[in-house]
Amino acid sequence: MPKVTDEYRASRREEIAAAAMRAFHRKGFQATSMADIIAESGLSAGAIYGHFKSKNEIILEVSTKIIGARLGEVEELAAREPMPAPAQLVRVLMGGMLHDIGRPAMLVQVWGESMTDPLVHDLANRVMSRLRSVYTDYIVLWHERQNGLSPAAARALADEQVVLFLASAQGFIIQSALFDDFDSDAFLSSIEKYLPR
Amino acid sequence: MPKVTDEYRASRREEIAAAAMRAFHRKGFQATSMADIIAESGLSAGAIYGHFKSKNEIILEVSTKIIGARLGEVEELAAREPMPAPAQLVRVLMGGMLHDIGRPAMLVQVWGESMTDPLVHDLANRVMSRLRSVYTDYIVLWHERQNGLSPAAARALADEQVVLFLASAQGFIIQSALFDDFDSDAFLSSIEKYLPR
DNA sequence: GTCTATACCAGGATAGAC
DNA sequence: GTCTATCCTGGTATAGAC
Repeated sequence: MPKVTDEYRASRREEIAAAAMRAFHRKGFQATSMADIIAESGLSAGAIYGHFKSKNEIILEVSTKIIGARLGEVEELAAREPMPAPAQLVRVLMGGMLHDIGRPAMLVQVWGESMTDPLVHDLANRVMSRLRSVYTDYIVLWHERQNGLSPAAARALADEQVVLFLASAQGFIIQSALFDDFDSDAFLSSIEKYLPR
Repeated sequence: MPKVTDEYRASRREEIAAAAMRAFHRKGFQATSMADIIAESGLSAGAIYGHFKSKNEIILEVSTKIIGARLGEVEELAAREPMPAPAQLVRVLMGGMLHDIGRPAMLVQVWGESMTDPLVHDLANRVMSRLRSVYTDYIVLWHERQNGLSPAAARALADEQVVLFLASAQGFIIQSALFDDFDSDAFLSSIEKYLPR
């Protein structure tokens, strides 16, 4: 008996999350009000709050989906032969974000919110830590395969370098958000030219 | 007759801005409410709104002061002999922000806010553009002096590289905000090790 | 110019009927 | 489970007396 109900609940959550994602796509996380999500979903406030405890819980659900997609992409690239250089991952990550949430710049809102909201901070921290971990593994693999380093040496180098690659992705996002004349291609080719190989 | 009054007004504005800076130092720009600024200044709402049109105008005033200090520092370094490598500027910039506003991470709030508030966007855009311009000039000088490049070649290189240095500063800020275990020294030495010279 | 008191708004969340 | 209507909070800005 709980079976049908559980499935129903799950699909309802899914439906709401999808509507929220569309709304976020348009206006960003913070600027999207519950009213927007309600309108987009075609449901009512009561219905939504029956499935999600708060707006933050919706953001959490959607974010988890999005970051999951990114991590999958990175793993897919690690399996490719030859594997793209670590600097190339920035391009892939940004492309994926672009596809999922319109403008990667919208992440800046989440980061900003994480300054004051402990729950959002926790989410952002976990997401970024996970990305760092996956990215580090990728760099390790790269140095082993491409530069013939020992696992230990590769790991040490990767730990040191990963912050730079993360900073590049973060810089891309900030600059695309702030500079009206941001040149995405120029940025990416500069990254690929100057970051370690 | 307007003379005394103008001076009075200016010093009042100054006083309010200083109080606001102290409040911002504690809680960040967004999380600081007008009530906080009012309490910190020891004045009243009416008094403050007699000198500033809005909270955003206060933020603008304070931000302008802070960025002005940073730009001054960069120019000071450009005059030094021998001049520090461009990557070192990241350290200086972050140190200065730390001194002025406590945690550089607070800037993330401004960037986040700039996504939805056109006025803040405009401010952030101008500030970051100005920083980019000063930073570019610094790199040009560096390449001319240190690497013996022609002005034209130095300029071309600087335009290409400046986004990386900016990204490093931005990455520093984001990562210090998001990672509970952020290692400031490790980050800075990685920057100085791998970014172009 | 400055104060107190308050209007006013946005937005998240809930109550209670169905 | 879902709807409508509404409450409530936090926060900016203003009105009007002094």
